[in-house]
Amino acid sequence: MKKTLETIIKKSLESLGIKPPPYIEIEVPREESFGDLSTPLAMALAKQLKKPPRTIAEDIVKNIPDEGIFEKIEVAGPGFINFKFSTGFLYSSLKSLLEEGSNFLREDIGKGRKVQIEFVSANPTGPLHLGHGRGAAVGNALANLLEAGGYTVEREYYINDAGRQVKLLGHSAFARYKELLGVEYPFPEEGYLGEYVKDIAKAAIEDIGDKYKDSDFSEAEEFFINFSLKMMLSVIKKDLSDFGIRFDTWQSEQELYQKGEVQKTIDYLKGKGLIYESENALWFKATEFGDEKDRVVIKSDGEPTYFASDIAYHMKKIQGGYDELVNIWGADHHGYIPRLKAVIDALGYDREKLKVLLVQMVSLMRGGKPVQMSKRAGEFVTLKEVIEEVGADTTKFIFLTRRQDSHLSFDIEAAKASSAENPVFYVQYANARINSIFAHAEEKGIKADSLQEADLSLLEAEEELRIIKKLLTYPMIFEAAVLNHEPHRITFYLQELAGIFHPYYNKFRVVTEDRGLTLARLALCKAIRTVLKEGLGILGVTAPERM
RNA sequence: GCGCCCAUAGCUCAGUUGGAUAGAGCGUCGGACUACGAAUCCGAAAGUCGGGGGUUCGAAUCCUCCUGGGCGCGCCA
Repeated sequence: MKKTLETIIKKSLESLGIKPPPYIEIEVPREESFGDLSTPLAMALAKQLKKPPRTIAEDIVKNIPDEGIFEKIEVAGPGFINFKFSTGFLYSSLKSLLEEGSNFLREDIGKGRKVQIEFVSANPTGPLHLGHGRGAAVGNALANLLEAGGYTVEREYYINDAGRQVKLLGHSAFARYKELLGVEYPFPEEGYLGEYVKDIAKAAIEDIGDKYKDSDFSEAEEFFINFSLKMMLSVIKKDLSDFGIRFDTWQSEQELYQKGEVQKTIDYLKGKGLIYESENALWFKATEFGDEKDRVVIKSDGEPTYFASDIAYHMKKIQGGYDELVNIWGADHHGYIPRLKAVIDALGYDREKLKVLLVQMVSLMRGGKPVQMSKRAGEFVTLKEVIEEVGADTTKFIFLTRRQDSHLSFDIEAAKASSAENPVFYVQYANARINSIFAHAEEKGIKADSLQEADLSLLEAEEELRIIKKLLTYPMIFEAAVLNHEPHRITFYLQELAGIFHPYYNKFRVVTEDRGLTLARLALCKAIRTVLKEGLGILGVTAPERM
């Protein structure tokens, strides 16, 4: 719908000798009386052409040939051009939608460009919590979205399996191990206090018995670190797969060290004179690339910082031949962006290649009251618990019903309610309802494959035309969602679509004695279902046949 | 102290890269099941878009200051 209009407007501009701007703004006007689509183009051109906007608008309208696409074209207000499509155009578009399915709804924006999306990447030192879940839902939906938009997408999880934190995890597990075996042993300072560490210790006993009962940590270190890591990773992978999230690649930080990539990258920057020594440490000249201060890569004790491996990691990413790199981070890491962008710059690449999407914090509520979480005491609500209590679909949907950069308050009680308080069900129910209409139609002897002969022009009711138009605006929403990397736009669209389908269902009967009308309405239902399924698929939310 | 993000109906949030008279859901109040699923529908009430100033044909949207909240500012990750 939008594309058709865009082409027509461009042609009109060209025939007027006006060079069409690269982006022609076309929107669905707020008021239905303003038409189906509208453009403020004439107002935007007014300054450049030094003519009143309404005159420009009139000229553009005059140059649009009558090909039966529009019922009405009007110049309104300060210079809007409002287009109302003919029913003929709507029916033939609906027919295309029915025939082409997803192909009609998607647009090849990416043209095969390669995008890597790195998300979740939680430290393997504990189970995923709700905040990770939000990142997972957003990253997954974005990946689906870009894939549908013609990009080649790789989903990556970066595992911070090197350094002090994993050592601390191993040490904590070792302490619990000793404790379970009845040996007195001091718990490491700032160690991990969660229950899951005891589970690791128990599993360790099952695996190796009391082999390290009387050992020092130094003797058992390698085993406990590796054992804990392995176990935490499998827990994380399980949680993610229960949440319906998959990854293509799992990049290990340790591996970057083992393969010498960290050293190589530091050497490379050294060669460029961007690393210097001071106070026995090695520093990266981040300030040369817009960061607030220079950053340490090798500490004075000779140990690399987390930043060091991150440099190597992003070097590797950027040399991986991607056209775009997306990192999805919790908003608490925002201070990290400038130094990473500085790295990209320093490595000689375009810093715009790296796009960091910040996902805001999630505050957990229960019945309107905040649930306190204390990471220090090892008490936090895990993603797993929430999924078990409210379900994966609902959890994902709620995460995708907000812009990612706005704070989210997640109320478990509200999420559990299987009522209209829960927008997922509203959308899923529309799909399930359509399925049962088809089941009913089949009982009456109307087969779905006879829909091709449906005469769509029988869809004359105002509500039906409104639904058709809504369906035809899906590609616009989709395009905007892809370009802005904002999956939540799909979520809102789906709620709106369900929001006009349900009233329609209540007011009109699809399956009646009138076979022609029945076929036409079934075809409309089928189109609605196609769009619902397409959208839910992008969100990573299921579309159950029955609920 | 410096930096980033946020502030829209009682609550949770949208607002289409600056567009027309600011929207939805929940909640509240009142209604609808002997025909395709009531996880639904119909109706009603509800706003100084945090505040001031600026940019322009036009601002919830951009700039600036202020207020309030979140987060970050380590040779931690």
